[in-house]
Amino acid sequence: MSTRAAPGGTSRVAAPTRREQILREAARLFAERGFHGVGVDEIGAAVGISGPGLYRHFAGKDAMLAELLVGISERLLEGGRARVEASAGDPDTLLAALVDGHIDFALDDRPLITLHDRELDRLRDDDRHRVRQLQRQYVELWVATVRDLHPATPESEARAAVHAVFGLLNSTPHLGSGLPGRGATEALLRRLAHGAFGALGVPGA
Amino acid sequence: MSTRAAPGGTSRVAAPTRREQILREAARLFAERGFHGVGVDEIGAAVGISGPGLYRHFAGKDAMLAELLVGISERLLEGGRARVEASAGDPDTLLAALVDGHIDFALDDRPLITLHDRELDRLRDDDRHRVRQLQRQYVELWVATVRDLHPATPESEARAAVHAVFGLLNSTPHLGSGLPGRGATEALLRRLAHGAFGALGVPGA
DNA sequence: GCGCGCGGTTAGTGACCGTTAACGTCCTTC
DNA sequence: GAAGGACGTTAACGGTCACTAACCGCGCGC
Repeated sequence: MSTRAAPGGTSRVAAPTRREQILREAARLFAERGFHGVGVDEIGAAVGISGPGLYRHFAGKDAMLAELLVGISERLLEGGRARVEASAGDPDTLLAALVDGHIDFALDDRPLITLHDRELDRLRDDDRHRVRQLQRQYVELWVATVRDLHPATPESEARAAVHAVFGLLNSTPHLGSGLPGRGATEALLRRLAHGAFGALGVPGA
Repeated sequence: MSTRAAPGGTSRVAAPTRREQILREAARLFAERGFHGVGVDEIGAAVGISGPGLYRHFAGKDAMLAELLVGISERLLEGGRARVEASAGDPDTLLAALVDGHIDFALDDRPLITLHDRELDRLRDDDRHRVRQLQRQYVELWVATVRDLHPATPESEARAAVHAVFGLLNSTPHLGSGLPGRGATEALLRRLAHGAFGALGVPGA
């Protein structure tokens, strides 16, 4: 069958594989109702096949979640590393780039952002450790950058600040509707994040 | 039996009711593994009774979650309103008080904070609407204060900013260990939150 | 044109889980 | 000191759910 790659050669954005379709819908459903709250029949129905047909593509429900979480963590870290390379050592532009990248991610892949810190414990041990390790490395990228900018900040504090800003940036799923529009939201989040980090510089009361 | 009220008259902090014990453990377990991920037997075991004994205290598993979520929402709103009263109309001190109150809450009741935005959809319709309504009112308190301080900010933007700062303040559960210590964390979150809100004033690029 | 494997289907199975039933045991109270 | 209720227990039931079994059409390579 293949179903892959457009036949005519004009391989536009590439039609999504069945696997990709399934992952997409599974991510949405898991984010909406929680891993245990979604049945395989629902996931199947969301892509037009029914129930056990999913087992032609994945070993099980767990495998879908694992692939989602590992994938997202890898992409985040990869993106972060690319920005470190591109920053040529300037921590100011690097932090700005990291913030922008994370905002893009948060706005483009809302369900994944939600899953990322919510369903980690449902993974098999090895997958969970892998995801944790990737997450840790991503955080360390940020922590190093922040401490580069604010050398007086102790490490534990910098790490807490980074997690806090993640919480800030990842808050968009809670606003389902009523967002000020993509561009404005992007700008707003950017301003808020930089405002928060900026407060690290002035240890006032 | 009663089990309530210390016998000698020195009624210290008051021994927790069985109900309260259950709610406490249920909150912890729900936060750790998700509502559907926890069995009633586990909740029972956590308080030393087993399985169906819970039904002497609650109508069902849903009832526990409902009581937790409604309770937390009510306490948040109540605390917020009290601070509005106490602020005597000064938006600066009011915002500071709201931030401090929310930080206390986030640090004292981590499991509840987690549940609050994660398991809302598992509620029966009426309970869910009640919680949503309480949450909405709490948010509006903040939005009004923020707009009082930054009149140029459009409402949708102020609301998004408030949600974002909630995400920031509620990030502490993600730091399980490695927090800089209660006092330092409190101070850090306060600085970050005010830094973020402060950035609303300067709409620069 | 024939196998064959890919991607579906429906039916069934075993486990788990929330809830109820039936029963027992103290403590309290008159 | 008997009655009654608060608080547990274990056993069982019913439903749901992930997963497996058995079966099937169809497009492709040879």
